Amino acid sequence: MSAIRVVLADDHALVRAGFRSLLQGFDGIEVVGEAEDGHATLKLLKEKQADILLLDVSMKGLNGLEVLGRVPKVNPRIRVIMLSMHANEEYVLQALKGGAGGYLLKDAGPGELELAVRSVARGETYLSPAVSKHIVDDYLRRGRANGPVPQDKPFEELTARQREILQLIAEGHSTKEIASKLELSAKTVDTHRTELMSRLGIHDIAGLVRYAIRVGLVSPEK
Amino acid sequence: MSAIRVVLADDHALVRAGFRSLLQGFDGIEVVGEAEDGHATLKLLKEKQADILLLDVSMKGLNGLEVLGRVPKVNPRIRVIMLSMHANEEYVLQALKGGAGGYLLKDAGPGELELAVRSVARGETYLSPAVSKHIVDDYLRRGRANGPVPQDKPFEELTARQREILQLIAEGHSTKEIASKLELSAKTVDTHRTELMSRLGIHDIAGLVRYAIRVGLVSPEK
DNA sequence: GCCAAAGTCAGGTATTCCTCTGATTGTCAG
DNA sequence: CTGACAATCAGAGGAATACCTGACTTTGGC
Repeated sequence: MSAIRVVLADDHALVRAGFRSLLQGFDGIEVVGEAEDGHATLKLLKEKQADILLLDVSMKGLNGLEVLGRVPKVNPRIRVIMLSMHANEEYVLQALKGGAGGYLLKDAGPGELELAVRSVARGETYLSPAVSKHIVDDYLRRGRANGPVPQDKPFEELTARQREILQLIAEGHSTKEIASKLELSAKTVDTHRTELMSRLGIHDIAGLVRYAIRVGLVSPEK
Repeated sequence: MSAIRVVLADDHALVRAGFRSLLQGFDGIEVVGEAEDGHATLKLLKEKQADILLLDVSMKGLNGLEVLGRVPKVNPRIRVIMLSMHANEEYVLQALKGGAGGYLLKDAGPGELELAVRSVARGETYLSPAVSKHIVDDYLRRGRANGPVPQDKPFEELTARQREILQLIAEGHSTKEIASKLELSAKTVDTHRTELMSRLGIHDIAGLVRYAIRVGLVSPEK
């Protein structure tokens, strides 16, 4: 597994040096660049293929939140961890709305930094404990959720007909229903299902449904 | 500063032993008791003056969430960190509603455990990164679409056993497999499936899978 | 101690799923 | 022209499902 490539953005050289020193002590994490203001950060991201951007919210010039908004245009693959002095609720919410993958307080310990970088690199979301409280409060205020919404994955080689039938299966229709809807024999639908199952290596309805949701063919909502 | 006094509650002795070993390696953290089921946990809390309860969500008898609800009556000063195998969205919500101070996945590293205990002891809220993601996703979903979706029949209407079986069904296991996994008769699993289908008003596997994904009981990925 | 709910099991019936082994037609690339 | 593949259909058989009735035990709450 290749190393996690990190870019540091903070306007205090000493702070950057400290982070660099800490990060270099972690296996599989590599600091590939430093920037001291917002414009320099974006410029740096164009040059380096980074995985993670550690971004201070309060920088002169373009501030952290403004930089955050422009990062996807430069490289949508980069995940951003915001760095902040305080668990300021408004900043946290702005950052998360802006697509930040993490929000780390500067008084965090080294272990927390490592955890945050590794988690966010995996696509998870890291929040410092003092920050979580705000989010949780808000979460509870708003009530419950529906399931997580996964993203696109490479599509297997199914024929159009097979995809069509897979979708109907995942929507909960029986073979008979599908046959009548498509004006086919039930046997034909049967054959298509068998064939697509064989191609996907999935041999039960539950697996088909999860697959169909993964690739965006249907949504859990219906 | 006196040590943080921790009580462990998990129905697997080996898991407890592992946690105990880890916790004893941390300065200023002391394990003052272990319990293997819900009732024993509550009894233990009456006897020991603990600060933190590390509580497994899935225990036989009284499960973790039920224990959580009763902890304040025994000792309102205790802060609870829930332990779970999965970032099950529904459980997380229940736990946070129940006043849990943290939600920690069992695949967390030692550093994460230490961080969680210390944070929650300070009155903060700790969430494993994989859990934060759900909460943040939910926050964002709610933030933009304020016409909330058609409500499912409440999750609470299922018994623990029914949820367990629903999860296994949605993961793709057959009745036979579930029966052998849970050491039950196939007929019993059959009955549970029928009953939970009736309660949810869903009468096919595909619908169950989509429902289970909506409420976070399983993920499309596995 | 009573009652309701949960959890356990069984028999039976009907339906649907899943696989297998076939088959015919049409299309499209080599 | 000739495979290769997609799409259509069928018979047959075993597995799994969906639903019904009914019964027993345990547990927790009042």
